[in-house]
Amino acid sequence: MSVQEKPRYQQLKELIIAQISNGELRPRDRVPSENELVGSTGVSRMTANRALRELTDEGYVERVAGVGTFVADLKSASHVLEVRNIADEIAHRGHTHSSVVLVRKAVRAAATVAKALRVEEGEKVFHLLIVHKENGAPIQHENRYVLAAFAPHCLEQDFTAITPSAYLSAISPLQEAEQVVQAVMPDPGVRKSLQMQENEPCLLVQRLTWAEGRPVSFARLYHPGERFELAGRYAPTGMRQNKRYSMKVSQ
Amino acid sequence: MSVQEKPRYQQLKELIIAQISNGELRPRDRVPSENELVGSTGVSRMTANRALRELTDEGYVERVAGVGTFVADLKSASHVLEVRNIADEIAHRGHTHSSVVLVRKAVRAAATVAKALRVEEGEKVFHLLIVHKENGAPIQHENRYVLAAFAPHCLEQDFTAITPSAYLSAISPLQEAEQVVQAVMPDPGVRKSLQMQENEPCLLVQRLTWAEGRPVSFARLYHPGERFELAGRYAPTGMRQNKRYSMKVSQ
DNA sequence: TAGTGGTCTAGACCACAAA
DNA sequence: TTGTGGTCTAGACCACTAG
Repeated sequence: MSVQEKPRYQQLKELIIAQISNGELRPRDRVPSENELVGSTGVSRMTANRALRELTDEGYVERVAGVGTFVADLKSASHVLEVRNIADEIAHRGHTHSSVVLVRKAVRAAATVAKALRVEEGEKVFHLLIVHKENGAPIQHENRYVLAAFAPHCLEQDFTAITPSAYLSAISPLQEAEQVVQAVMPDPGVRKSLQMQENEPCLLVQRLTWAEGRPVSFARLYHPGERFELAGRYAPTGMRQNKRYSMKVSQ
Repeated sequence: MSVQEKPRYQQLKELIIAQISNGELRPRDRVPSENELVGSTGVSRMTANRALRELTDEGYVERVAGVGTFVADLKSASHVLEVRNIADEIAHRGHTHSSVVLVRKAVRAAATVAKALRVEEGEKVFHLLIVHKENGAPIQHENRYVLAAFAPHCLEQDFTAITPSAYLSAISPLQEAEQVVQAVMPDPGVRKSLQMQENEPCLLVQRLTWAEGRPVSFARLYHPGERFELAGRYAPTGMRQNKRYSMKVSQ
């Protein structure tokens, strides 16, 4: 391999991606087998295997042992959004994050919270109510419940220094989450704390966070419709990791 | 390898993931090198390499040639949403998709459209205005502009049979997209076509679709706040592909 | 210089599917 | 039976980093 040349498996991948892209290879078409690639390109089988395996991981092709490799049905475009930790997002924009902790106390889970967290009513939970600000302007109203059994030291944290989301990640790194995004009208309390106009809608993110196989936290995150938007960029996971995400504030 | 045993590289991956998960390995900790894994587990170096390389792809570790492998900084939880083709989503729920095409004509790009598509004002574009229904109830108001040069036969399509999104994917399989989600109040026209109440907000998805390296379509997708939500589940790309996504309609 | 990751090879054995 | 993908090995060469 001469100087500065791309790896062979990468060249193979790009060759096949190009053929898919320009229509030479259509969905469900057969892609050359590993042995055929060995014969036609002179690479070893392990190298051909790596190229095809990575194309599989990236969704370009599908492989069936004993049968062959085929161009994947290009699933009708699906577009991705990523919701990140609010403080990170603000920092990433070079702005200043600050927050006001309105509520931080232990309570017994009411019916709705217990149902969301899938515990018995009356289970001990911590209730947090925090308003996050970007350069002083309120941008997120966080209403969160945390399973006390999961984060016993939760109330001792300084949530103006670390967001609950970051704190929970620190406790248990490998989390899962379910979330729902909706457009809603805020109730008066939310509207007031976000300094919103009458008749201005909220972008509401409801998130259930899982750790160690069970729900550990439920949060309702309200964002002012006028000042907040959720943005994402999606590319079909090409040769490079070419996904970028961002959350933006208009103005 | 006896019957039904997992591949060695997979066992290695799960071993290391477990150590990260339970705190034995903390972010920035050094992970055993390939040669150390060869010595301690008896696998070949290629097998150790595959395990560590896949852990890198999945974001668990970071590798620096000449230095070593280290547990990745677990980025404060980022949660993913995927927006799919509306017709697919409805079909996936077992419901019936139908649509009404209100506008389907060629126009000259006005200033805002030209700017979004990054073409000159006056460029020929196709304007589509379609209301999508789920079991007869309006669920999406699609206001789309398509670059005529990209999809010359666009106006000949029957968009009650194939959505514009699916049609564009069919023309050019490898697309990219940028999109922004907001909560907004609909203007009277949108409110009427979605049969919404006064004072009900919309979830607005604005999407710019790229193909062949340039923007080819710009769409504003309005959804009624009361009947529509965007849902997603995120798991840290574990051993299996364990991402699932869905879009749901409340009620 | 010794250790690291990045790549590549030329074999090998296996389970599986199709003819 | 032949070909497929799935895995694994035991070497190898390279560029890079650190002591």
